[in-house]
Amino acid sequence: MGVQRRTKTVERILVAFRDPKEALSAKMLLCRMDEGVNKTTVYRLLDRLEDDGVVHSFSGDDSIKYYARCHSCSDTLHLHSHPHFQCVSCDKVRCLDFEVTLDAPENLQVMESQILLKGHCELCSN
Amino acid sequence: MGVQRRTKTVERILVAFRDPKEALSAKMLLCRMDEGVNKTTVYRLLDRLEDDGVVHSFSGDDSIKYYARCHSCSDTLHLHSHPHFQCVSCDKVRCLDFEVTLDAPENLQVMESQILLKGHCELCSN
DNA sequence: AATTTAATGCAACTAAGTTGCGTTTGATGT
DNA sequence: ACATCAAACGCAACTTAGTTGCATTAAATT
Ligand SMILES: [Zn+2]
Ligand SMILES: [Zn+2]
Ligand SMILES: [Zn+2]
Ligand SMILES: [Zn+2]
Repeated sequence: MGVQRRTKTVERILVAFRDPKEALSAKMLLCRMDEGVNKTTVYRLLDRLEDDGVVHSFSGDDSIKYYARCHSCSDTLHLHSHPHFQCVSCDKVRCLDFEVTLDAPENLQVMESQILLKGHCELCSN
Repeated sequence: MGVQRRTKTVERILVAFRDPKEALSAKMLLCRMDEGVNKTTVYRLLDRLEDDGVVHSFSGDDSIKYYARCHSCSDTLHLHSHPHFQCVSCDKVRCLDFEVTLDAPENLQVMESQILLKGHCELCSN
């Protein structure tokens, strides 16, 4: 079950996710809120917010779980087939805008696809 | 630097990778070779074999690192833009054959793309 | 204000992967 | 066949992401 109560920590996490494209790991969130938030709470809230369709998650190239805001998801329907980008230089991760459709082999029943691009972001290109 | 000596453990790992499409985690490899191989050795060999272009790696949806054999890679040139598939039912992971080209935004300098499809494999579809 | 239960903090834990170091072993030369 | 040397190995200890159990705190509702 998702978030039931508007606690201070929920508010603070939502503030941390104000950039609609930026993806954050639990550790990044903890750093960003430093004073007095427990890591267990952050992990649990991220789970609940994902249940509610407020954020979605994916695994980065570093095998760390990243979260970003959802835009057209609810607790009943999740739909985010957009790719993500991870900068190898500044380590920033974010959602990309374009949708991707892949034609997988017919014998596979594909439920979800995760696409992660790695490279240098516009700020780190030079 | 890569593998320099044809040790027994190297041979055994290569045997474990005999299926050209199957992807394995370090743990899976350890289970498959059970008697008397140390996990540190497996992790180190996988690193070295990847350096040599013998295997490539990617992060599964479970945030575990998977390895599979390379087909047209050397220690100087690595090229594998093919997608991978992870079965949510039997947990098998493997390389898919088709290549994917994505048109990423121009301001991003993309170096690599990882595409992971999740779903039911042909054996688990019913 | 009293009650109820979601949410929190803490400590202890699991699991993937890494590091340092002393020992073993494969390759090379004599 | 033997000596030598570094690659490869095993082990223990460590790091880090994420989880779990439980007692305490604090929203929401009456
Ligand atoms: Zn960058
Ligand atoms: Zn996204
Ligand atoms: Zn399957
Ligand atoms: Zn592959």
